[in-house]
Amino acid sequence: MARRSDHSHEELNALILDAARGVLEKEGLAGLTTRRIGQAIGYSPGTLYNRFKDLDDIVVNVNAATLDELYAELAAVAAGGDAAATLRALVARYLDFTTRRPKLWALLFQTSPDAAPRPDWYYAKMGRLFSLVEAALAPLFGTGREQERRDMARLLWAGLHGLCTLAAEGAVLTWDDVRRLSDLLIATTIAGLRHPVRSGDSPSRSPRRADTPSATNASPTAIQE
Amino acid sequence: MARRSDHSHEELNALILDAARGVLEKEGLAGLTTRRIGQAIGYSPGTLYNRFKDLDDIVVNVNAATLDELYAELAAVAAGGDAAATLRALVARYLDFTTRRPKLWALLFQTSPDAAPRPDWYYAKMGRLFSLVEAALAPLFGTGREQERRDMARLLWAGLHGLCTLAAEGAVLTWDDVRRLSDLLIATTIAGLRHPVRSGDSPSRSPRRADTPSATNASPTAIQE
DNA sequence: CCTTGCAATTGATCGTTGGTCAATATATAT
DNA sequence: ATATATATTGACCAACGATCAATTGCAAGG
Repeated sequence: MARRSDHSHEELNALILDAARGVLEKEGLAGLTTRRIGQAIGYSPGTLYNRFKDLDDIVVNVNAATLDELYAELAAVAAGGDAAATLRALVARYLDFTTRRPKLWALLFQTSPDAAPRPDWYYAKMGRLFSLVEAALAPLFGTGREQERRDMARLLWAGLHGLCTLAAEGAVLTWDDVRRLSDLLIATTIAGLRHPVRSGDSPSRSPRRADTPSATNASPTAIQE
Repeated sequence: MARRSDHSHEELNALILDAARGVLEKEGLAGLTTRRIGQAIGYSPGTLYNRFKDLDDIVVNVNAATLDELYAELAAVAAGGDAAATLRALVARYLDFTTRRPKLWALLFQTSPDAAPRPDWYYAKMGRLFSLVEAALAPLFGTGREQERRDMARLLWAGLHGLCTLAAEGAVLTWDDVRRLSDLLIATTIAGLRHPVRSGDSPSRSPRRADTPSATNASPTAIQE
């Protein structure tokens, strides 16, 4: 039995979260059990419920630490005057983070839609990341265009996020694809910003029509026989 | 005890997958149990393992059906000569699908990174969706630019995917944001395509510097005391 | 130093899960 | 009718999250 005064509340919180992080990095969410955490820190499983509401509460707090770490790394990227260079640096840092902490990064977005909503401060931590992209975009927008800048920041973030989740998903995109496409994302976005489309613009002068979509692949038998 | 000849293999497969779909749509992945499915179709839980390897195999096959349904809906979108209009129609159809089948759509992307890899035909079904976007982009690209077109299709898809997952995530983006930003995504991408950035372009003529990021929010206490 | 009272910790316990498998029931072939 | 093959069952196992009465350890009061 662990002595009562071995650790303060904060120390025990940190112990639990660190142990959870270790388990998650090694075995992923499936391997995260109360018994496993308790064993790692020399406490009984029941003790966890003394400090956290339930297992999901532990996950939320691990995610919070991950978000803090990610924010600190991205905020450290020097924001020069060149928006494109700053954006590329932010993306590179982000991708570096996903490869250095793949399991913890993935855990950030493994919430099911029927899960209980996260606390407000959690969403605040997520939203804080947008502000970094907004700041990087500042040179491209004059005053009075804060809404546009905000939208473009969220668009860039969503694009990068989509690329990474598709790569993490499996065989649809490789991480090399992500690196190449994220460069393309920045270039295309900045180019598009400089030449906004006025409504009524004709689409294209090319007379070529789309090939018929290659949807003739034989549908695989979805169920084993 | 259900009679042995009440249903053929295919019928039983369909029964199981339909029951699983029903449970998933009502209660999400957390409510999907072998006992629940078995009860819904009048079979014992053990019978499920006669037709599917395990519960994840059932999820994979439900996802396969979802991908087929999504593909059929998107393929039905008329591909006119106007790339922007076609893209907007595809996006509208996709967003409509996410609101009509939120749980099933979310299930497509709830795979954890340590999960067993899906079978090849599953990834093929995912990749097939890209071809629709590629076809819509055809008017914007001449011949000999298939790689660029392919990249741009994946970029657009990733952008939309990122927007939707962020909206499904919780309070970071609303679905109204997604509708507005997906329009912006298409407009900016097409505008960027028409005016590609040559390496060496100067970023911007605006002398404004980025505001210092608003990172002064007090960090909330992550752990209850 | 002893006692009292509070708080931290425990681990047995509950209900539930995914998955297995010998036993049983059923359909088909001879 | 008998035999063979197969579909189905449900008891069973290990493991899970969570609960809570019982136990232990600590610090303060006398």
